[in-house]
Amino acid sequence: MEEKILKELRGQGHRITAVRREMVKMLVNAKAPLAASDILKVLQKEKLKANKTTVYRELEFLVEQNIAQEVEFGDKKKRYEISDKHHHHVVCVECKNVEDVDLQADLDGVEKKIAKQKGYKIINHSLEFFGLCAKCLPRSTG
Amino acid sequence: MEEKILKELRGQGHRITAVRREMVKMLVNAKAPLAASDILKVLQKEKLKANKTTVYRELEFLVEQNIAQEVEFGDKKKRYEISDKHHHHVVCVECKNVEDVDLQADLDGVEKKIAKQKGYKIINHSLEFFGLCAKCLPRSTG
DNA sequence: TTGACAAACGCAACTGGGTTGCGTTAGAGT
DNA sequence: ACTCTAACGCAACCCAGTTGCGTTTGTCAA
Repeated sequence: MEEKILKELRGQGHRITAVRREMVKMLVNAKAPLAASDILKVLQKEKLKANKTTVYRELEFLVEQNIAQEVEFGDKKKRYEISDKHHHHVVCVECKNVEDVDLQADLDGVEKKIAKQKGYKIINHSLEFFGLCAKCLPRSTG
Repeated sequence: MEEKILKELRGQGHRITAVRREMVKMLVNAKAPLAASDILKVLQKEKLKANKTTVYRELEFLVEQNIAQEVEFGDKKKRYEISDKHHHHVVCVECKNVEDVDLQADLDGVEKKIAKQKGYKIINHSLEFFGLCAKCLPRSTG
């Protein structure tokens, strides 16, 4: 997956730099969407010590190339994940654990309904669920 | 609506100040969710010239009191609306116009499904649609 | 009506995510 | 190896939101 992405980028005339390679790798292997700050922290450790400007610009680039996509968890930092298939998330408000759920089938009808009722052409949407995971639920009040 | 809210707050021992009254009024009458900056701007004009700290603190208070609720449109500023009934939004990416849609019925089943599949207790969710409204659609490329 | 208490306020300084301008470095084709 | 420019690093900046602390002002009870 990682090599395929890099190869395709190179085929389109883009350069494969150390930071780019590492960021694509991180995103491919991430089990939850990553914020710029997460990426920066790891890059520091990997002794790549990339500049934050570079990280933001690379994320912008990867979104333009449709390799990554933004996800909002409502905590004022944008997160990014590989955009192989659109899906949704369940976030535990306690431990911040994130799991994927695919509800596209459930939403197709909804989008059509809106298009018809409101005359909108829907381009995309954001759908995230917040709750308590099986581990945190027993520990919480209520 | 506005008076009912203020009365209830006073009943609970909270004070009715000029800023509070004005902000509740704005939220009640708003046709789309308001950002702190929107509120600040209007308050200045109303010669109340409230401080931004006050506005942020009042919004926090209103959310705690379950009078207002946060909405995220993914543009890095939080927006607020009266929380009389939970609903969802369609945002035009061109003119930023916002319309309400109520899809709670469509989501009830989905939340149950997640609870069962993942063991999560869902507390809330965010669902916003982005697209082109009937006015902007003809003007846009495609 | 006035005095007292604390909720609410204002100000200034700060935080943190994200951006901009500009000069420098280093992939990759020739 | 040479060159061109994509990608980079740095510093300064922007803006939404926060914090600490001293001041004001609703509200209630004397």
